[in-house]
Amino acid sequence: MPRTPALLRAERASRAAPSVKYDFHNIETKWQRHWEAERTFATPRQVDTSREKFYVLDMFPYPSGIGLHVGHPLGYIATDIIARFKRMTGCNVLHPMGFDAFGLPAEQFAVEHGVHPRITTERNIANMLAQLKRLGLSYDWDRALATTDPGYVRWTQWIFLQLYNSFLDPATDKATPIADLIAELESGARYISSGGELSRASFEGAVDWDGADTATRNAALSNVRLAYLAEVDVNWCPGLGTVLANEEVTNEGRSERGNFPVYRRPLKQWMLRITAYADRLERDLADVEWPEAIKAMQRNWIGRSRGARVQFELVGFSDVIEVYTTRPDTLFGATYMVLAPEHPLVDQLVTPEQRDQVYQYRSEVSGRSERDRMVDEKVKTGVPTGAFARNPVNGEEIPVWIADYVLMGYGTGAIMAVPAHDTRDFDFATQFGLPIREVVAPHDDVKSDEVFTGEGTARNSAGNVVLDGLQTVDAKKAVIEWLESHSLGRGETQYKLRDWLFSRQRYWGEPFPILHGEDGEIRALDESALPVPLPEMDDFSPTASDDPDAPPQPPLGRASDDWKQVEIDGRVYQRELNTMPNWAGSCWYYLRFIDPGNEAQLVDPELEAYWMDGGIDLYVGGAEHAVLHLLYARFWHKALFDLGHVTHPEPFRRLVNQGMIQAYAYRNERGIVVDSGQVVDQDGQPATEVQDQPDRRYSFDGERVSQEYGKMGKSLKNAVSPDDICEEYGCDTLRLYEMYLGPIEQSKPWNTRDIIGVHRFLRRVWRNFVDESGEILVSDDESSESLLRLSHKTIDRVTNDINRLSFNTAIAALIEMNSALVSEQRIPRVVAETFLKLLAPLAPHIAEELWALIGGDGALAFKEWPDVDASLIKDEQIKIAVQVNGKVRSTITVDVGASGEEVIALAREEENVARHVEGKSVRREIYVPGRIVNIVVA
RNA sequence: GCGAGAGUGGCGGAAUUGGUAGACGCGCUAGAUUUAGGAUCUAGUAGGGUAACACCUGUGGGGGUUCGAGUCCCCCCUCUCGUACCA
Repeated sequence: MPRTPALLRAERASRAAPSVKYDFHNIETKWQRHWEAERTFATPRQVDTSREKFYVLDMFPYPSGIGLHVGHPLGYIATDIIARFKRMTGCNVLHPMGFDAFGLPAEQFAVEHGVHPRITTERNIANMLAQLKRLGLSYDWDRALATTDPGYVRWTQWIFLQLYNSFLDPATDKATPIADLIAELESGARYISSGGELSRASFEGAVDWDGADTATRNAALSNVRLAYLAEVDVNWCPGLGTVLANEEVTNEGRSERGNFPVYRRPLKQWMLRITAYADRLERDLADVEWPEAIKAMQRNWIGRSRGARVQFELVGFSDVIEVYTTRPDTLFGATYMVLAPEHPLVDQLVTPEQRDQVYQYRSEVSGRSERDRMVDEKVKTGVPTGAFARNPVNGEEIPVWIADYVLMGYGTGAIMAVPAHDTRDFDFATQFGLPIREVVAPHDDVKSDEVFTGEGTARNSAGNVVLDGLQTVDAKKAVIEWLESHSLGRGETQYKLRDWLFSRQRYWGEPFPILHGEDGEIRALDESALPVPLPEMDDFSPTASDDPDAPPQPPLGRASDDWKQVEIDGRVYQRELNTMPNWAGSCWYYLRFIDPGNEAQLVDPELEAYWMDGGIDLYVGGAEHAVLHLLYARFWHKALFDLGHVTHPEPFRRLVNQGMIQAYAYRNERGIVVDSGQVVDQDGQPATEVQDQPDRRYSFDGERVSQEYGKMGKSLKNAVSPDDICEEYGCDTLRLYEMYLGPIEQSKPWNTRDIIGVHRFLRRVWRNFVDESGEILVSDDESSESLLRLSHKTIDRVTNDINRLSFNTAIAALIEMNSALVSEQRIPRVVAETFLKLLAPLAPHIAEELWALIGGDGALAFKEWPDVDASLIKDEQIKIAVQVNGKVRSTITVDVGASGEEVIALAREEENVARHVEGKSVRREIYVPGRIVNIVVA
């Protein structure tokens, strides 16, 4: 009796307990030690550049003391699979990892425990390194770096100096050394206007360089430097004792970290002129393969809008009010104006009768937090100033109000209000009984109750310029032209993006390479003075308080004079006491990975040109950095590009955001989150084992708890440690499980219970290759045609799947192939080798071990990825729908390669069709060359 | 409001360009093995219907294009994320 697959399987299962089983612990430690000892995945500094490169990068982690949970490695596993796959396809792969090690938590921990942040940081890095290594990730650890390394800080400071010593030349739209500008100014070729804007053409209001004193010159240069010190309204967070960037403040007006209140306050701080790059940062988004959501967030944040500046003459004053509008075509519909309450003109133009009311309103508004203002958008507040302005297009006198719906921080802090075509103005006008005048008619005649804010045909435009009948686009052009020719305004592009506040009152950050002279002189250090080290101190704590008016006190102010004071050429300077934000280090780490040991240069230009050609090929990380790291890094990269230090204008060609791992969490009756690991159901089963059963009751320490669902992490106490999973199932299982969960970009639930599925797969793989007695079940016989066909179909599927990062389907393909192998007594060598190669990127340890056991040649990690034999994977038969007079009569199955005549002959045999086909001419028409084609009987 | 994405079994999810919907896994049901539990193996598992087939209905809802729609087009509903008085 022949042994059927089922019988064979039953036979195997019934034998005694296997003596040689899948011992993942030993296998995994063995190979991880081997890779480490052999430095298997180290990419040499010089590689054969005739080969294709692949730079695959993870967003490097902050080394926190808590350690990783299973959500963290999701992206790391994905990039590791790609890295391993690309090595096997013959690419030079750069796959580095490092640590973003400056920042608040290390400092806070240091303050609480009195340990130097350097020590806690090093400890945390060591812990995290061990956790990462346990996952069998094929990083080139030789290139590992921490942003806190003095050798790294040096180049972060160096880049800051590049920014400080550059300006954006409006003629070329490129960062250019400021020395070039100075040289040109000295030769009288150019001027800097008093407004700080640089122009070759317009000398209006210019400061004459020759006639200016040093302070004026420096101030003028400061107005164009990409890094500059300025007194601006900043986000001051007394609770943290530091200022924060706009991107670090929530829309509730609190700090992203710690949730302390943040106040707007004028302070003198270091700024980076990211606004100079607003246009390019937006435009170049078109050239990168990023998720649409992230691009949209960046576009939104940059907030480019096209419009016009318009001047309104104040009645009875010599001053003008300047407004910004995106709808200059509605100028005739402006029936009043609104200034932001804190607008500087308010004091001058307010009439004596209105003064009390205006000042009272002002103090009310400034006392109100941002949040209160957003309670109900429809309710608008404001008061008239008593002043009037003149509409430039028709000379009409319209009242000037102040209201808090106009923000000082955008545009000019003043608007012309067109209630007929702007919902906010409409709400305001309705509330205060101000006139509404329609000046744009919709294209269609549909009348709606809503304000018409769309584009249409201009009307009611009697005045100094006539727009009636023009479409919105043309009307805008006409108005701008008229305004410009009468010097009453000009077309302008506005951005929501503000310059980047770049200093922090912290200890654990990069010191600025900047000195302050007694007379207010700012002196940038020479490159040779880098790195500027952090001073040794005992007390690194920030000065926090509840008082919004408390002055910022950088911890470095308490450093000894040895550090604080620097003497150069007999003059004593004070060091800059602020430090850089932790974003600084992450802005360029991907460049340093290319050449981490270089002491002479940021990165070797030739190596940079090779590895950064077209940008980083794959960058994987969380979406939370959309308008922080990802925007800052692009800005630095563009500046470095302009200055010739990098060869491609965008750092990250392809970006993928991994989803979050979610899990159930439990809260007791007092609303306190309890540790999910300790929660049991009514039968005493651990909650982690019985999820998806909504009718269960859960308890913690005898107390009833309610179930909820959310992001895995510390705050919900539902973290699962990868160490535990590796211990119980092995890291190959963990890797497969995390990838098997679903698409990488999607958020998905963690269910410890489901892990067994992929673990069973690996055990079956093992048993297919290794007999219970330890015998290797691979034969040198030729493979059967069907097995060969299956293995090539699997190659095809897995290759495509990995290429499009669809790891879950790749695993499914391997599971299917493995199930087919069960029925083989011995797997033909050619099939066995193919299978292990396909498995290698996903579950590298078991694949490598089996490769060695079957006597495979060399290291599997660098074996050539198998090619598909296309002739083996074609369909053998296709279905054909036979259509008669436009209706499908039947479907027939024919062999691939059958001739048209054969197909028609077959069709004739089909009863349904035959009588229609008899005696008629038959036309063969193939609609879709897929698995089903049609023949049409005319 | 605006912007982006998503709705498929009890659950996670498959289905390159329109071509046998539900791959693969979990769970569940039955059986084998086992002192028992666990583990392992076998079969089944969208819903309705049937002794079993046949058959019918099915990818949030409603229309449309097509020989053929989860996939393409139009309208609507729901959910998630981001953003918010940006003139």
